Amino acid sequence: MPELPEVETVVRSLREPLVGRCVESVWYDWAKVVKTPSAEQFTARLQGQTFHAITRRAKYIVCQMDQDLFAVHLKMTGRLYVSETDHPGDRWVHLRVRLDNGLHLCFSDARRFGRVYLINDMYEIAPNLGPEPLEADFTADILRERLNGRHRQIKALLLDQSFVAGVGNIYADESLYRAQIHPLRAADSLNADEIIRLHESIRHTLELGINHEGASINWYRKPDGERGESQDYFNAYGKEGQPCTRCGQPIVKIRVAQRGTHYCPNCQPEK
DNA sequence: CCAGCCCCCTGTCGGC
DNA sequence: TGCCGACAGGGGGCTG
Repeated sequence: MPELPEVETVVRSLREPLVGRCVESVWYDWAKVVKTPSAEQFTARLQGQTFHAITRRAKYIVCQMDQDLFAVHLKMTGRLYVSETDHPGDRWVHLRVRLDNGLHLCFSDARRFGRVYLINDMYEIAPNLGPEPLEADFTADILRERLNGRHRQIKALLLDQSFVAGVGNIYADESLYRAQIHPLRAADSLNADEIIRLHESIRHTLELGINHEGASINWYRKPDGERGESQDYFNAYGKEGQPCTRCGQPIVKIRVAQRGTHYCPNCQPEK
């Protein structure tokens, strides 16, 4: 569900309601929602800490507290939002943090893949994250260096968070479509021009996603409950059988790295 | 290093 | 209408 643009949208909307607030208490109905430390320790330690900053690293939401980092990964169907009531009418809320102004930070997740963490450093839970694709230091040269010697399918590599952080299934397809690169191409077979195009495309599609406040295909909603609009601007993802916006040929769907993969066989040639 | 599978879970949708 | 398999935006782990 949420990829970099959706997580970034959540982070931006949570800053105003959370920064400066103190945790009064923590409620959960399913201990496994807390990945580390134990749910009991998590609750005890988080209580009394104040939110100082809300940031994003890869697809993690990272809250800087007094002593710890409070991190959240939404995985496929997770949602994180502030509610004015402790009964938001959401049957999938598994963790609630009561704030000192009476509001609640709710973590909701239908599929229960999402997790929360209380740590000192992101390295504890994600030691091998790749570069942030929207940072200035993610240059085309860096991308070329990282592709060098990698023989994996380029789509599988884009999904690998140790290669580049934050790209998921949707934006991988959209990036390869825009760069006109077939998803099954070997990563080390891209020529200099294709690498420059891919670099520009990754950044462009992610920034566009953020500007449209994320994509709401199914579960994702902005913290205010509204749908993002990024999905209205997709060219490949979910467009199977529909005419390519560039050439008119039907978009094809295949499976790559066990994920549905959409591309234009005419604009993204196999070789 | 890499492809392929399984698993963690639940909801939705299309086919029969 | 009802059942059933396939599939879903993520990621960790194992095998060969």
